[in-house]
Amino acid sequence: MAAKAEVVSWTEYPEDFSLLHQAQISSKTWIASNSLHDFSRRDGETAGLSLVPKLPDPSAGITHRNKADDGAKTSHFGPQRHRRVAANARERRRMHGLNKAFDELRSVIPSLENEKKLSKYDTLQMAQIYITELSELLAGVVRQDCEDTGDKGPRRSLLHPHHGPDCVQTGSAHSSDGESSHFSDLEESLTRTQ
DNA sequence: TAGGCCATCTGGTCCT
DNA sequence: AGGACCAGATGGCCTA
Repeated sequence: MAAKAEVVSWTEYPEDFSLLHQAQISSKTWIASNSLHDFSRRDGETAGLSLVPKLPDPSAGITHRNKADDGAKTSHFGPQRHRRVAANARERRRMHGLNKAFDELRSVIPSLENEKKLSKYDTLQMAQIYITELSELLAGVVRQDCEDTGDKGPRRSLLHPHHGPDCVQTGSAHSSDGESSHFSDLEESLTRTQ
């Protein structure tokens, strides 16, 4: 199951527990209010990670409401609302897992000094370029090794495990003398995206 | 100030 | 039935 990669303890996301707990113990004030909007991530950050949902302030006028608030107000009550809140927490956890994966991917992609964080789209693009460059580089090394040893025996390819042996494979059209330009191309691509 | 990027909520759909 | 996944909507933050 994919969920295995996203297993996160409750202690890592205490807000999940707070939400559910709050929904259970004070569903009237929690569910019937528009506090979901108040309990946004940024509120948590700016308020010093105070993860206790704000109580509705009757004196405060409604300056803006989003669709989610409207939905929360009109679509679900009681147990339904409880399930929605739990689903929101799971979705938040899932997205955090996804973002963590993006961070790990960024950490293995070469980047320029003083470069700002790659966007998600750019991260995927750079990863694709980087993998291609590494594959072609490795293909060149393998070919060179085969030429040096004269080895033509069958060997399982590290680059393409389901393909034939490396040494009889023609591989990509790139020659090893172009390898140094691969990474400059990557760097150029990185620059272009900024 | 507009545009890009992001986090979050939400409802629908698929899967176990 | 419940969880995972997805896409749309919304609003906040940041930068040119």
